[in-house]
Amino acid sequence: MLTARTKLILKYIVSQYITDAAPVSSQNVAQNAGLSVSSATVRNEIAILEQEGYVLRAHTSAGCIPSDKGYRLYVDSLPNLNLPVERQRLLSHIFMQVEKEVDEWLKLAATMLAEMSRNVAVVATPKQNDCRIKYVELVSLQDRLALLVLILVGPKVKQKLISFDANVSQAALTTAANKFNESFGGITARGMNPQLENLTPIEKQISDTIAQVMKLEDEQEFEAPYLDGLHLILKQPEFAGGKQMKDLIELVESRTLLKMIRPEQLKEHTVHVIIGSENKSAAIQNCSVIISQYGIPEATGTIGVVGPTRMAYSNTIPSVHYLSIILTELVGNLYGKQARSSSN
Amino acid sequence: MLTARTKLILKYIVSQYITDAAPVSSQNVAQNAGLSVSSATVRNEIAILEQEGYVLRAHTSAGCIPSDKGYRLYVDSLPNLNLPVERQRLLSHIFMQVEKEVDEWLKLAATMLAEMSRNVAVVATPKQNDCRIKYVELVSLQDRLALLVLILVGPKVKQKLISFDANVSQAALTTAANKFNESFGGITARGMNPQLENLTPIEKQISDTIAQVMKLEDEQEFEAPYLDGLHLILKQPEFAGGKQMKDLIELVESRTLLKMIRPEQLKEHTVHVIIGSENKSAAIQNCSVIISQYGIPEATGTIGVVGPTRMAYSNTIPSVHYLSIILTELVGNLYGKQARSSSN
DNA sequence: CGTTAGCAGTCGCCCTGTCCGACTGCTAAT
DNA sequence: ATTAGCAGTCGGACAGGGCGACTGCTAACG
Repeated sequence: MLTARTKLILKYIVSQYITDAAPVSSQNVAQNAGLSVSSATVRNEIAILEQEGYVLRAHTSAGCIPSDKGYRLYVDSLPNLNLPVERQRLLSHIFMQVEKEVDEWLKLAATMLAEMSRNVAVVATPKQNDCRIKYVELVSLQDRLALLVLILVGPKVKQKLISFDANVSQAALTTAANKFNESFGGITARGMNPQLENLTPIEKQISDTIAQVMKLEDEQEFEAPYLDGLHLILKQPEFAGGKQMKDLIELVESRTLLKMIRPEQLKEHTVHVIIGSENKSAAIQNCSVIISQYGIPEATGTIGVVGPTRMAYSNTIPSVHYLSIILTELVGNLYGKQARSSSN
Repeated sequence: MLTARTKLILKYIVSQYITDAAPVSSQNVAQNAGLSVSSATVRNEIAILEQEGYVLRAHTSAGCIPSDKGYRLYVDSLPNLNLPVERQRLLSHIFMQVEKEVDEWLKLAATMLAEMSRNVAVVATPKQNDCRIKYVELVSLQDRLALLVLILVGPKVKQKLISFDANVSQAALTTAANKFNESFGGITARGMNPQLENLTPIEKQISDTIAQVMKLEDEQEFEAPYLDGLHLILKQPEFAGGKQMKDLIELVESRTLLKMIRPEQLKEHTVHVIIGSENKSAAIQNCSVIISQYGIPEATGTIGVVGPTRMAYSNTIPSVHYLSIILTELVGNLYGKQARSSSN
């Protein structure tokens, strides 16, 4: 076990390395860490830290840099910080002013989070467990072409073109839509099948399409998440060499970023920090991820930050946390009564 | 004016530089360009090319690289190439198989184009001049919260939440929607105002929201375009140094890419090539853009490729062209019009 | 026993000089 | 007009040396 002073030195080293991105020397610690000892004493302590694997040295005569294990201790010993109140007010205010639209909220959250953390922010759409139909609308576009608009509980709107083999009038489409709306209200994909009786071939084709859209919606694990701040992270010195940058961008573009960074299970409404080699994906093993769930049990999304292990944890963790609270509130309001009345 | 042989040498230099990304020496030209002369003769010719500004030299004793002017002559002298027929068939086939959904087509087009050109592909949504209402739908979510679904001619579906000051029943919403559908069919944003008579305050609020959505839709010049291939372009040696990469990514993330690369006017259904310094935006002055319009007069979109000036023009131009034809056809079908087949 | 000062040793960085290879520019011959 | 040949130029790779920063160690100190 480390002594209190040793831990203090480690914490200073981590915070110093976070701001400077340069190896920390014993002199630096002795002079600025606030403990009145000489650099020689600090060196003795650092020797222990190195032995225990909390810090690394690039070579014999260089300052030390924190290891993942060092970051971990640093993060775990961080007090439970909150965003400054005026910051919170400002954020809430901005969210009030934006258009009332889920996508707008998420995009805004990504932009704000990227701006605050100076790193890549990722915000994934709230995902329902089993999507339920709220309303079906059918609009004729041409003789044999119609637009299906599916309003799901949430609310989420899906659209799809349907082309028929024969002419189908708007009247017929309206009739079909009414029929569906009578029997399909609040129904899930699985619940649809038993309802399909006495359908005309046209209606059969439509209901098949509806089922298909819903199946797709249920199956897809993630929609393309909102992403912002690539330009910020590229300014970090660790991405100066092309390799790391390319790895990250490839990951981002492959649209599997979220799958790669999300831990097996996120406990509700706590902020998780995954440091360097704790990551599953090799491409971001020198990155850290700060991530949290938001939303309500019926519809939960994910919000997080990806950046170099040398990131400003003490600022970023509260930012992620507070934004997850805001989004939870906004999404909760959407479901509001709806969620309660249909959940039993 | 350049002699035929000088032009031949220039073309060889350009094509060679495109494949190798390395300065081309006079020996290289003498041996491989297919004209049986010595390197000394070639040097004389290259001296002319350099004097006229078609090629540049990094320093006295180095091979030469094409200037923007050289690329321009090369591109202009390219024969009107078409994609190989089997390639065309393959592409068309893939587009037939994908989901019938405009967004899916565009995303697919971006991915295919990025893959074929090994560069960044950009596909912008077809933009209507003045959007027209096709159908209005209002769904109650909670006592005071409703979802407005606006189906525009095109078809495009817009959604927006409306929160009222008092309870509003689904029945009242349905009545309002019916009212709007009777008078608003095919109407533009400007055409709405005269129709607004005898409205309840609730209906007034709804119609205001509709007008607002349509105004926004008309005003926004570009939606976020589909983009793919960043990971490909980053493999190009010209982006090895961080600076250029950062510039490009910043441009991409700022969502002004399209505005920056699109020339003042695109003639319908011709492929435009903008080389290096011909670009408006300084951030891509060492990039070339190959871009074309697609769609029909009522709804035109943009499809293009951004890459280093040293890009494979002879492959990429036909790719952009053929994809623009496919998209034109698909969009045309949606509007129920015969797509104008482009003449080439 | 913890702490400290001092000194030797190590290593990266930067600057310099040198050599080598690649290519051009020029000139004189064909 | 074309060519061969030669001198000149430039960048890249490499090695050596000085410099600065920092550590590791040891012996002395309270």
